[in-house]
Amino acid sequence: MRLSKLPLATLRETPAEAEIASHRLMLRSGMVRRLASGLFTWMPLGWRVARIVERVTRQEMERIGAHEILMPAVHPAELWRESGRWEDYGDLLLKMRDRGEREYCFGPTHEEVITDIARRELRSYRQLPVSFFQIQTKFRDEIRPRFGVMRAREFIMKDSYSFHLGEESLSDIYGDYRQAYSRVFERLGLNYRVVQADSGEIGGSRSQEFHVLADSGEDLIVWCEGDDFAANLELAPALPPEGDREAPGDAMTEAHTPGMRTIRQVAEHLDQPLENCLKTLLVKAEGGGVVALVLRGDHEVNELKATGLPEVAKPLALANAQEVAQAASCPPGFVGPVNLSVTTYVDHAAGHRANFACGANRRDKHFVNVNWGRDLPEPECVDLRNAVEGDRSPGGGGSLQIARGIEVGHIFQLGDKYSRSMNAVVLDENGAEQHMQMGCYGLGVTRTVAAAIEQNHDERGIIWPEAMAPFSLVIVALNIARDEEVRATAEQLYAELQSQGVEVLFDDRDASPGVKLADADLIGLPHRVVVSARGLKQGTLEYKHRRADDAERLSAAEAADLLADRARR
RNA sequence: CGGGGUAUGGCGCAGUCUGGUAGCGCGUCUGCUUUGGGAGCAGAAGGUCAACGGUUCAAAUCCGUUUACCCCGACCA
Repeated sequence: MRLSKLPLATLRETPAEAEIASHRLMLRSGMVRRLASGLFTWMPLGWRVARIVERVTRQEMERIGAHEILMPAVHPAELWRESGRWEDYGDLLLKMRDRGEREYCFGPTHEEVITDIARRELRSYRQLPVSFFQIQTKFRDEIRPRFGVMRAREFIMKDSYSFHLGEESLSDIYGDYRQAYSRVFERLGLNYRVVQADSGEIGGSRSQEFHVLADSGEDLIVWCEGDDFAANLELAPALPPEGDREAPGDAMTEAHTPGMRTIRQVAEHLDQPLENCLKTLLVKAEGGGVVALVLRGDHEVNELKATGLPEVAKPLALANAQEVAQAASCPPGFVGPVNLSVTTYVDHAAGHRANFACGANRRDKHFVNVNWGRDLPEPECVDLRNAVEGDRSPGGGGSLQIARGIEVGHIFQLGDKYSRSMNAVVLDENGAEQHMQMGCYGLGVTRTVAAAIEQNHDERGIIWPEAMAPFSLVIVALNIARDEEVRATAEQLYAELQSQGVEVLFDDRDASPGVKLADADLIGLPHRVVVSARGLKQGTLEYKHRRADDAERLSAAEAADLLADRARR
């Protein structure tokens, strides 16, 4: 591709709307343009990358025997009413009417449509297992689209659905998908992790997420190098501390802590380490009242774990000031487990503390030197907190690491949730009707493009992994308009590399060297070769990998073959 | 949906408080010069100042209404 023929507008300045690196760089390098909130046009350069992700994904789907189909983007309301999700899916579902006032939605996902296909087409267990996939535009009316294409309302997703007689078959195919997804991200050259995940609203028994590691990721993921444990933070168990609790020391006394409402203020004021100050959160209970959750001051409550406890209301909500006053007869900030007459759950780590500080259930007062079993009853300990870096791994292989990740794939064992609500059955070998087991598997194509940039960039621009780059090599011809030798050499190199199967971007624009070099860094192709009068005098071209600090000189005569070897993919 | 902010040429911004001929940088076009890290000079095109309504001799500027977009939060296969 000749850059002079590509209507590419790179921006020197970043549009004001862009916050994170991938969004900024995608706008600056001309990969995408925004149409409206959460809606983007994919320009030639960006679309080439999206197509690469599609291609790799399609190949891996075909390798595990999934069949590609294309379902409608617009779905009739009846189907969604049948599954119950016309209401349950909420405002994320974009609803519309046609001229006949019939109701439709723009598909945010396709369980309903595929289950309808399956119940019509599949009659016998002999046709199972079978799996279908499509690569298609989805629309979810997100409350707050952000981060460019990372959380757009309209986006491209590869979604797959599998159908089975029996859970064993589902489990087998689920394993195939897990491998196929791993291969996709492996081939794309991304640093990723597969983690246990919450199956959430969609239901089902088992699910895993694929995360591309990046500091800007919205999710926290936890894993251990020494074993195969890996999970989304919301699911990661926090094990009880090892060893015996310290022995009680001095008697419990009351301390004056005027106006200290945060645990940090209290710890500082009492000159205690944060982990020795226990915080007591009062949260709303199912059907009124409150429940107390006690954690170490340096630990965070885990919503999924907390709402899993009996009595605790879902979603997790802190009690208001009035409810706090009623339960503990003090303002928020001074609540403690001593003589507290509501149901109290204590996190394992908090239950392991001795001689700790906590709220005294009186305004401006905290207790110090408090001990379980002495000043208050032995606690009922449960796992309540988010795991933290360095915790023991549940897999037993060492300590946990934590990193931020961007969710680019999610695979589920759905079971019979949809086949039951929509009555999708086949006849088994005894001629009896059975609800099919289902799996569903999503991979965010456009989000993967953004995640790749998020993981691979520097202050100058994008650094594409070899496999994802829109072109693998750029020829930067300096002063091409004035120097015949440069033009001839560059043209010849361009032709040779193309004939050797390299995807080449040829910067043949009549622009200044600074502009061309800056654009090359911004666009971020892995291989760059500079053709200049200066080099040609010595019979050399200059080669540089986007990740390398320094350039190397290649003999002009041998350059084409050498570069073709490096850049062919 | 709650809170905060913004809207002026393709992009980034000033001008608004204190009403009086709409400006700067980048980009674009033409010409000449220049050419290894976003060149120089000369010239040019391009804006109903988000929309609607009001006040005024006069509104980008003051008042009102609306819309769009962004940020934080809640939300989120």
